[in-house]
Amino acid sequence: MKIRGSTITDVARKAGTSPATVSRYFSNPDMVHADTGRRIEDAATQLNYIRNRSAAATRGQNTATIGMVVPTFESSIFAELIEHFTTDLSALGQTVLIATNHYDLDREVQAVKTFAEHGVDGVILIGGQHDPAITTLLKARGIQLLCVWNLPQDKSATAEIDMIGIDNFELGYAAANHIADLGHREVACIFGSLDGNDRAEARQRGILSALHARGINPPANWLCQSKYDLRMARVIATDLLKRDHHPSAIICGNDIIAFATIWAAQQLGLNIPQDLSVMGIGDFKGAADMNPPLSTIRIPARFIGQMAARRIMDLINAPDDTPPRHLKIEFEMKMRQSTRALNH
Amino acid sequence: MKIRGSTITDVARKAGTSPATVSRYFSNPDMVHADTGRRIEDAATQLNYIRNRSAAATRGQNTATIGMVVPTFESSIFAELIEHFTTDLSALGQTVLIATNHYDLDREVQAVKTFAEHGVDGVILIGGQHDPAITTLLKARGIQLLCVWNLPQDKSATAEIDMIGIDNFELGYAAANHIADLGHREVACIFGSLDGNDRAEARQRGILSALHARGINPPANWLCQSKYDLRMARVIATDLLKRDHHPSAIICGNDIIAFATIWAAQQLGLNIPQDLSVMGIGDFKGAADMNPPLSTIRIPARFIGQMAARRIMDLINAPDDTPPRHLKIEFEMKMRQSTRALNH
DNA sequence: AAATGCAGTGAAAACGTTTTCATATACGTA
DNA sequence: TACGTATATGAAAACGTTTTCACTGCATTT
Repeated sequence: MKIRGSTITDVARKAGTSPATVSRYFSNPDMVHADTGRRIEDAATQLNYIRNRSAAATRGQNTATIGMVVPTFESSIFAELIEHFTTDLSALGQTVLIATNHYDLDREVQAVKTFAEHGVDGVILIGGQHDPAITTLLKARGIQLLCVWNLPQDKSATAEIDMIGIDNFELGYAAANHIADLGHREVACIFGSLDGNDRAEARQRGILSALHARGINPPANWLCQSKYDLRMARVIATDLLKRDHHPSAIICGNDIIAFATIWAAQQLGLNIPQDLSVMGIGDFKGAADMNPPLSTIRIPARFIGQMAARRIMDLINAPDDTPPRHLKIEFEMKMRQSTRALNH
Repeated sequence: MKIRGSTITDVARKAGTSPATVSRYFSNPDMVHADTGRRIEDAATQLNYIRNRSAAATRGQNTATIGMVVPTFESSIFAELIEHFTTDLSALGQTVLIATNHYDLDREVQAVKTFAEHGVDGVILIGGQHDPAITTLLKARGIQLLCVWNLPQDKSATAEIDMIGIDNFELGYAAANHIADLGHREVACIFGSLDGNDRAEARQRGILSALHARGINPPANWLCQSKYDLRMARVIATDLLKRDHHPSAIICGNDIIAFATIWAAQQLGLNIPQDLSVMGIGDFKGAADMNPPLSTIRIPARFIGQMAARRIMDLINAPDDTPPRHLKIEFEMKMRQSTRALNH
């Protein structure tokens, strides 16, 4: 059974002031005289006063809460993002409501609805692909929306939505370009799975686009698709490498797949990078400590998380007519030892 | 600027009933006549009514929110736990407020305070080591507390706190026992770091206790300590294995360390498990897909998360005099290919 | 036939804040 | 001296619910 503690009125009485002033002190300390503030502070600590944010929300505008829905916690991809986003927001006195949707757009709608019931000031979603019901709902309530992680291919469709993220097409393009630069012509790809997220598709297009631009046209059976799963990727890579003629380089849709590919290759007695170059995308935790260290492209998840925390607060405090912004985050090539120039 | 939508009163008017009945319908549908319920439902959808949980909380008892503070998102250890805990709670209509404390007990206090301001019905913490201010605060407010992941060594100190978790001493004991059972006598250990968490210490005691019981007494320089970090563990393992005489088995405080140890060994040209048995603890994601698959002990994080979701709801709904319970979760030996019997 | 119990409902108070409006005081300026 | 202005504060209304209490019919029991 919940117990109600002392209220703002109790504090006011003890401090010899009015509830209004106490309220002002806690929401905006500069509005009250320093002496009064001190008295209030004393009274509050003596009474073990705890602010009642629910009550505040009934009358006031803000709840100091932000809702975030992520596809999953179980992949290291989003962990860094979540970590820094929540940490930075906590430091600003905000509280994060969180939900997982397992890449299911309907569950995302449900989560956002619940957030709305709790009166969140803002909502953070991953990626650009969402049920339109979400934007409708949030707009109707004046709740700020920020989509992070990647920018959409079709800018116009999301022109109304504030976004922070990387361009997956460019990411894929850069990865393939690097491999081509090293002189590889016999290139295979293992792409990430496309279901439920708009991210892998653009990456795949980027890779193929760069290869074609360099005149590299892998046979169809060198273009593989793998679910986002270590074991599956390993099977696919093994299968690919066991054929009588194997590529000199493999471009992987993400680091997990690259990881699996390297293991598969090593299992088959191949040396990386002497016998095979392997390129990842993402620079997930541990990529630098692999054997050999993975050549990949860093998605600055930490930076994105921090920028997202700052941006959502700006949106909440900004006037309503602030135009939506698409902030492109630059990636960084991390060329380590899993790729090397082809010696002719 | 937030926009206030239609209220319970609007819905009541449209449905031709009173606000009280609408309130009842949403919080406990069985209390209103089916016909009335239908009219309310219709009115609500027509008006795009969204419940105002803040307002509900001012008068009502529950907020349908649970606060959770985790040490970090960035390690795969807690990810599975968080994933299933939040998923299950969402399914029950609860919302999870989340915070990271980075293994810092003071930040944990701060997070719990904020949760209290938001009127959470329950709080979930990881481990048994917490600032007493937390229990004081929560008890004073009648907010339920549940600690998950591991059970404390000193049961009496936490007898008042509801807990769900594994016994780390037993975990360590079982790991070491397995190695001894395989006939290994030359055993080294790489323990996890102890700072900020009570979990690694018990595990270490368990390992040593089992070894001694089997008459195995490793030299002091075979008992290493590693921070929870892939790179660091790898350096330590390499150092250990480079000496002129190396152990036939290494017991690692967790799977990450085991992972690093295997890599270090392979780098040095050792075959696992022919030249060296490596034992992990945890069964983190990917342990089964390693090369070779890791022998370890599974901590059923998913199960713990699910049990935690169920238990915290029970605590919230239970009468106040419900005695605290310590629920021990059993672990599971996962003997794979990184260990093998010593051939004499 | 009277008494009892129960399901369903409404009126109104209560919850603990924020915010608006008004007021008092202090201070500089004409 | 009179006036305007800024600062600090209080009184009271407002926020959108839940909950208590009372009441009505109707079915069941005595």
